[in-house]
Amino acid sequence: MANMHEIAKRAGVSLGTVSNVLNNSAKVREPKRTRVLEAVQAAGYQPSQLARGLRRDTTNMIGMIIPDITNPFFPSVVRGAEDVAFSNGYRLILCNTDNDHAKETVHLNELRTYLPAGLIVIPSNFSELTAQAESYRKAGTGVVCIDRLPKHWSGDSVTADNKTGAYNATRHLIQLGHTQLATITGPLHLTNAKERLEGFRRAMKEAKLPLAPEYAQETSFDKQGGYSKTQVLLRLIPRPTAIFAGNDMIALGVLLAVRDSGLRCPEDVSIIGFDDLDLGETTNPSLSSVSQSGYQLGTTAARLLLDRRQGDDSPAKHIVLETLLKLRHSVAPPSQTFQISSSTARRRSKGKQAASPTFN
Amino acid sequence: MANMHEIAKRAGVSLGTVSNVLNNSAKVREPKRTRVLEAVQAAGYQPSQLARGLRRDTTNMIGMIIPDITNPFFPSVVRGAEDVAFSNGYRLILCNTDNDHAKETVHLNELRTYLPAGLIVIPSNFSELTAQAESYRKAGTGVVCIDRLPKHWSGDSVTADNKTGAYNATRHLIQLGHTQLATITGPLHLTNAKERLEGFRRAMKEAKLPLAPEYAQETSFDKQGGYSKTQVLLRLIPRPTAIFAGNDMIALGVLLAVRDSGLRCPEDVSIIGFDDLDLGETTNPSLSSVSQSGYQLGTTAARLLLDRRQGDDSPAKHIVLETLLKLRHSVAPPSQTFQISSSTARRRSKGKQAASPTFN
DNA sequence: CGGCAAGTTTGAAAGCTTTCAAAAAGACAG
DNA sequence: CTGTCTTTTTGAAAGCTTTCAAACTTGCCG
Repeated sequence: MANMHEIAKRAGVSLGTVSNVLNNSAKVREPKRTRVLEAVQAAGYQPSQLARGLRRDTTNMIGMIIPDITNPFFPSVVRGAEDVAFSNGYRLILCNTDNDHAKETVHLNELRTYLPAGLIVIPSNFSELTAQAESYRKAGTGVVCIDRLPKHWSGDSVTADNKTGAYNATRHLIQLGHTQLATITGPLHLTNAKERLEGFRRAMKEAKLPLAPEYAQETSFDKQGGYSKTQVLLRLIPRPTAIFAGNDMIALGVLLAVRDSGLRCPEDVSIIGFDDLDLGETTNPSLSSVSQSGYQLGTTAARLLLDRRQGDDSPAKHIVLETLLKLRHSVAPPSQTFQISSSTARRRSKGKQAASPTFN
Repeated sequence: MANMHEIAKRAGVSLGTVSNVLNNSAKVREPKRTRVLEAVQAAGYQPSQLARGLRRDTTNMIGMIIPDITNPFFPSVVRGAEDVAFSNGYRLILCNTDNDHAKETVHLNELRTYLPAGLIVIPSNFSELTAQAESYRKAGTGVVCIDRLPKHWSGDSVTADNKTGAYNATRHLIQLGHTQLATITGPLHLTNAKERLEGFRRAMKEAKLPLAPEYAQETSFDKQGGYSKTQVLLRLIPRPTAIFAGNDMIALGVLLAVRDSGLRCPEDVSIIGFDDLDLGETTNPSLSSVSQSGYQLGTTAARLLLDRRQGDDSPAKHIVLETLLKLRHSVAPPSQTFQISSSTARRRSKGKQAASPTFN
């Protein structure tokens, strides 16, 4: 590839002039200006981002660290970030951590040596981001934390309003007449899982409904977790008539477990998830869910990063995005007791993991 | 951040020696060797990838260009590529093209200036990759094309065995007794869509089943396309009893349209998709599909790229990955004519878009 | 037309690494 | 202990850009 020297020679100007034209860093008078532009055109020249980054002490790359692009919630987050980044001339380096903080650390250490414009991070389990980010901060590189926060995080962040979302979902179930509610949360060391549980709790408390500890089960944010914890919940007496799941993957597991137990959703068990993934629309019944926009999470974080880069040095921002309760077919008022009993009895014989309901 | 000079000073050696230790590029005798390593440890030094890339004329970055990470087939491809890349010390720059070849060109031009180790590309619609890749080839940078190929591509590629996959799916439907088959293909300028149609055709031909042109509809690879083309198909006389969809997103649209027409899947219409996305498992009925491993597509491409980098300069490779027909609940033998008629008649009244079936 | 201020242009230096020719050190034989 | 050969070590140069002090032009006024 051609380099700047060549352009300078072709246009009959100095190196500095070429740079000035390319970056608008100083006025260049007319005859030369176009000569440079023409030479650039003719040679199909594009400046080396490496050399530029080295000299400027920063590149146009944004490091994006996420647990796993394969988890259906994250692609839209990444896409949101990429869209804003791209349209401002920035590019994304994608790093998966698998929620492993060791892997996260490797990425954090190496990314630094690319002199990135900034970092957008969904912290791993037990992330040490707070400590690591220190050296980025010192170098003037922005780090925005999204979706959930590591311990003691005090920098910029963008998260969903998990608490209110969970509160609204729970309240809706209560308003429908449910009194036997249960929840299956994600790992409670994750702030988003914890906040959702808090929202659930608040709604229960406000309605003066008791919440025995075994009605709040903790598991990983996936289908298997949802499935096995639902089996536990369905064996409880009294059996819950509504389950609020920590996210849609869990909710999916709940749905499958309910079905496999010979119960029906929503007649026997109402379900609400969180995230509003596409796959929730096509299940049967379709999943109600607390909708949060992953895309917006991504765009907001990227925008925040770029603002910082333009010199915004106001104190740390904590942006909280609204959620929206999306009602589909997985919720209904609780059935009358005898209705439940007859329907379960009829279908229970087929289920492989029949619950042991008692009716009192 | 510390730089090499500092390490050299701390260890009391020269710049070259530090470099030699760090890269094992020459033997360094014992006292100095450990002194360098200790200094590196102490300073937490990590070499600047920018400077290194500039000097070496190549970086450890792999450009990954895909249409849209938000499309549920692609995340696993990306993940596969990232896993192989990461474990070999490479990183991924992710670029979405939205199938727009102009955007693709922007990425291709800019990525070059990062001196990437290679490129993995799922070409956009009407991609000009073949021409663009020329300059990469000249610079000795590998470019691997996956999933589908641009016009006149002669470089390395990894694709699924679309033809055989489609052939097997179609044959299965035929063996079940279906004689009224239809297909909804993706955009036929895409090689994968075209190959799938060819496989479908071959199975039809072998079974001596006629295929009127209106029974092969072309659309985009998405739910909407599948939905609207299904509406067209269901109005045909005779109405198809089985539809082979160009991918699972289309198949999902087919399923919805069938349902909305007051018909049942699989009793009235059998459906097979392609890709075997997760969301196909949770629909009702669950979707049968030709399974291809996006993850493997990604890992294979990355591995190929790394092999090239190690000096493998054998002629262009065209790796074709096997597919597997995954049967779920969306396929069944065709019902008897009168059975169809009674069931449709019963349910049709509820559908908003009733088909006009005739029975002959 | 000379002088001066303001506006342009220049080119060396810097940013951090790798590479490689040359110098230094070490090993060994005589 | 010297000379020769081999192995290590050194440090300047190169890779490509941006930056900035200095040199040069231009325009204007008297």
